[in-house]
Amino acid sequence: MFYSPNNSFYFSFRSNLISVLLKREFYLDTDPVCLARELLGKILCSHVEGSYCEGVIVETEAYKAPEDKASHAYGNRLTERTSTMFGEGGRCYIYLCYGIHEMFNIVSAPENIAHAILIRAIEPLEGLETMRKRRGRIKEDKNLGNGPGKLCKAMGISRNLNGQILYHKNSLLSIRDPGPSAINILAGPRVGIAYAGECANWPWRFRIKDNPYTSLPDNPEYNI
DNA sequence: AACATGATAAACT
DNA sequence: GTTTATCATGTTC
Repeated sequence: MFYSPNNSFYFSFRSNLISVLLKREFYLDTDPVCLARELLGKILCSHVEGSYCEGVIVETEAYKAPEDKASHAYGNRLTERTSTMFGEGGRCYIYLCYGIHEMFNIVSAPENIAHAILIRAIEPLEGLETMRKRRGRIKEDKNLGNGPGKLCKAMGISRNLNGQILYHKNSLLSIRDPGPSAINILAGPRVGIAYAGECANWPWRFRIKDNPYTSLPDNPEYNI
C-alpha cells in the first residue's frame, strides 16, 4: 500500500516511512524560480476532514513580486487577499480562481518579499480512495490532480487553510522530502497569464518530464 | 471587467 | 483519441 498504483517514475516512493518534513529555512530562499524547480518531487501532505492524503508535486509555477506582472502582488500591491504572500516563507497562499477553483501556493522568501510558487499538479500517492470520493465522477486516477484546481479538490484544500504554516510536525498541510532522485525537468511559459505582457514569456513553469500526472502542455517547453 | 480553471459536449482526426 | 467551444461561478479592486 506504500506504492503508487502506476508505473510512472515515482513507483518506488514509500510514503512518509522514508520522507522528512521540509524545514522553515527551505522556504526562505529569495529565488522562487529556483524553489519552483526544487519543489518538483517533493510530497504534498494534507490531513484534513479526518483523512490523510499525499501526492508528489510534479508541476509548479514561480510568481515573483514586485517585478512579475502575473503575480497578484505585482508592484508590491498589498491588499487583504495578497497580505498572506507578504508573510514569511513557509505558509500557504490559497485563493479562489474564476469563482470556482481553489489554488494552492507556497509562500517563499523572508517577510515582506511577496514570492510564491503555484502547485499545478500532483501524482497521487496516499489516500487515493479519499481523493476519488472528493473528486466525484472521473474516469482515471491521472485526472485526480493534474491541474491546480483539481489537486486542491482531491486534497481537501480550500481557502479556510490560507496562511497555514507548512513546516510544523502537526500542520494540516505540509511538504516532505523523499530524498534525492534523478528527474528530468521541462520548463516553459506559465499558463493562463496572457494579460501579463512580457512576463507571460518567462519560462517559469516547470514539470517532471514524462510524468503522466502533469497537466497538458499547452505551451512550448524545453529541457533544462 | 477581469480573472494563475474545469467539466462537458460536440466536432473533428 | 484529440481538439474546440462554451459555460459555470464568486471574488477582487
